[in-house]
Amino acid sequence: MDISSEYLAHEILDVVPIIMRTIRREMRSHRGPDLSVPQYRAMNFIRNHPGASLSGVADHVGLTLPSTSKLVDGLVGRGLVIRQESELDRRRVDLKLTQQGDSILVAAYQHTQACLARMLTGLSPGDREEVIAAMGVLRPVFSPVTEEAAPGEEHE
Amino acid sequence: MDISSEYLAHEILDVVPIIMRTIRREMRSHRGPDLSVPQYRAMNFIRNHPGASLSGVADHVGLTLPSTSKLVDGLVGRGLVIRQESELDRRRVDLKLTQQGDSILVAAYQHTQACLARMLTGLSPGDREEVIAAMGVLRPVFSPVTEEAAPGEEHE
DNA sequence: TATTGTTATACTCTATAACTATA
DNA sequence: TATAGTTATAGAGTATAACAATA
Repeated sequence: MDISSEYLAHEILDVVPIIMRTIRREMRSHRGPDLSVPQYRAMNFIRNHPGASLSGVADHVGLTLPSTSKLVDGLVGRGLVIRQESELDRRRVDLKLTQQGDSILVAAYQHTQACLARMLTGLSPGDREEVIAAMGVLRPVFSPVTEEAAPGEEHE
Repeated sequence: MDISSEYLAHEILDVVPIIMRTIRREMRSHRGPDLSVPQYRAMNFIRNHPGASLSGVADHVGLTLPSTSKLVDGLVGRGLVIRQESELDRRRVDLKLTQQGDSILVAAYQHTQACLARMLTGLSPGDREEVIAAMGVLRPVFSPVTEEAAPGEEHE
């Protein structure tokens, strides 16, 4: 009764997207209607990399520099991000979240966690241990080596 | 040593998006560069609901009817989808994948499954059982009641 | 000369409004 | 009159090209 890697992959491909759909829906419901997905992703990156450059954000969200510049314009205009000239290299801009920007991300995360927790209330102690164990097994398999995890990682 | 629902939710929120990032990246790499995300999602829906109406696709991908009409135009123009007038109600259009459209989705799925399987080769028999068990626990928790699962479900 | 970022312009995507055809 | 879908027009978002400022 060996379990093949192919069957494992099949099960993961079956279940993970289903879970992700709930995560996305709940994140989205608290993102506010006026915040696009790329803007939300940019804010998450800035949250995990305070003082990030515009190029860093552009790389992460996968947009060109001009597009990212305009995207950040919108976030600055709404008071969610601070853009200030770097001290060391005056070509660069340092990006940080405002407290309001941070609050939006934290609230979205907490809302989603609470929603998932409610859905999981029916699980037995044995089921819970199984899930925790599996997450512990899968985390190192899929963790990118270059990046640290953080509360506001990718959800879109 | 009870495991709280909140902690469970936290672990899932930590690991599932990390796995999803790999799934998305691999799916995308075989989607072909000329197929947008909404088009890809529309094709998956049509694959799982052969003969679907335009309205059904629009509901699923979350676009308006006019936008979906144009989106399907592109898929029909590239020979990936067949659009034909319904026999029963001549206002409706029945949508189906062409064999080529189907092949693209199948290839993307198989490529992704193979990639994940390679990443999972290092897991011990015990780890594998743990993961399979956890997927079995989580599937009914997050499965939508109205929809059946299928090979080409959501990946974007 | 190379790098960081912005401005100018064009194109794609999506939405709202108006319309056609069928029920 | 209501419903399924298309066509017309307008507004976001994104890309490429050209530019300004700094290293």
